Amino acid sequence: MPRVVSERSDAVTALAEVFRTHGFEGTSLSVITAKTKLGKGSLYHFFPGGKDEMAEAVLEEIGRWFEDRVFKPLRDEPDAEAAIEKMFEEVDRYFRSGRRVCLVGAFALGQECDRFERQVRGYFETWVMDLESCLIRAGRNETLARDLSEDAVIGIQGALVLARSIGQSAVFERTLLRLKKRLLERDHP
Amino acid sequence: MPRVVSERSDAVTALAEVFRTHGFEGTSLSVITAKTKLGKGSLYHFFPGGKDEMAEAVLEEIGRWFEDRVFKPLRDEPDAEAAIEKMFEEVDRYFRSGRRVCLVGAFALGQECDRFERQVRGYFETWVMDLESCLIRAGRNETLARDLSEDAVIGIQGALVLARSIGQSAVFERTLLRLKKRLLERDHP
DNA sequence: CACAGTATGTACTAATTGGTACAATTGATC
DNA sequence: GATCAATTGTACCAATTAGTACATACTGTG
Repeated sequence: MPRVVSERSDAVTALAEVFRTHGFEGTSLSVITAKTKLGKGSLYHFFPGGKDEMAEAVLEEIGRWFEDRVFKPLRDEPDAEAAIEKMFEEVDRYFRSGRRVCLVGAFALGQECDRFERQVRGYFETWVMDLESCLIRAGRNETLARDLSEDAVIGIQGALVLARSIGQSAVFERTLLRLKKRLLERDHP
Repeated sequence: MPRVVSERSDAVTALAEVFRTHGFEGTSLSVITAKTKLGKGSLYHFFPGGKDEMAEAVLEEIGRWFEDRVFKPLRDEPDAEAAIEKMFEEVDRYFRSGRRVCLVGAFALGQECDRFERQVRGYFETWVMDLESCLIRAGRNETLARDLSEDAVIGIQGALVLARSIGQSAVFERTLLRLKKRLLERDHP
């Protein structure tokens, strides 16, 4: 009876979208099978650990994506300011101008924060640290760099909350611009 | 067999804490009865509409709390800067220095955003608007006031996300200070 | 084409879900 | 102390939950 043969990685991508729109607790297996077109057979074959393992796989994929497109450039790109510009571009595209939610942020606000503590903490800690190192590379003094990087990550997460609430992607775009300006402003202590 | 007679308002307070720690979807009736010490009888007597009505009541209570302690002072307090100081004090206390989550913010990131759209949108819109009017009253020009108020509410919400993730209330406190300074800075365009 | 292992749908649990019905108990008021 | 509405525990319901078992079908390798 099996019709199409899928791959685990496709499943992870689909699962990410499901978790993002329904939340962890709101994502029942029936929702998953409906949205991913995968039967229980495939699901438990790919993820014997059930929902927990699915969420872990999703978080891992998200972590890899940000590592490749955002964190690593922040650390390695010789032109520090270009890396920051790139970060904002990638963030804007990834979150679809605020119409898409940050799953890690959503997990952070729920009890998932405990269950997936390692991944959630890792995501935000490396983001702040890598941005900080980039700012130092761009010539900022250390304490200011720490403050600015924390402020930027906080701003992005907060903007996602507010953009969803007020329902305008304008809020998100406006905030990204404001944050970018603050990070790249060279003529200020 | 009923032992103690409770009031609806007590139930709402208990429910708020349950929703905050378990999320809307994660809050099952069994969790509610366990944490609130209220049987199904009382629960459905107070909230015939079930979980939805409970959440609405909680959101209403939160809205009232912020209206009284934060929004109204922002609008009415003659000393605009004092109102802003008070806002940060109340916010810090309410969110227990970042150890407590903003239920409205958490709802905003989930599908509850659609179900309770009115309340979620109302909470954030009035917060931003009232803070904006307060800043104008404090002498800021209109466009800057709009930007600053949006930035502050975003910063608070983002700080809650990050504080939970990294697990330090220090992040929250530091952010509140930074935001307050930004709002009260008089010597800048 | 045969074979192996990987996928997959179906049927089945046992437990939990939100919700209803109702009789019993409470506490304030007369 | 009788009365009555407000409150509450218990028993119950149908639906859904996560998860298991397994026989069957697909697919790449030889």
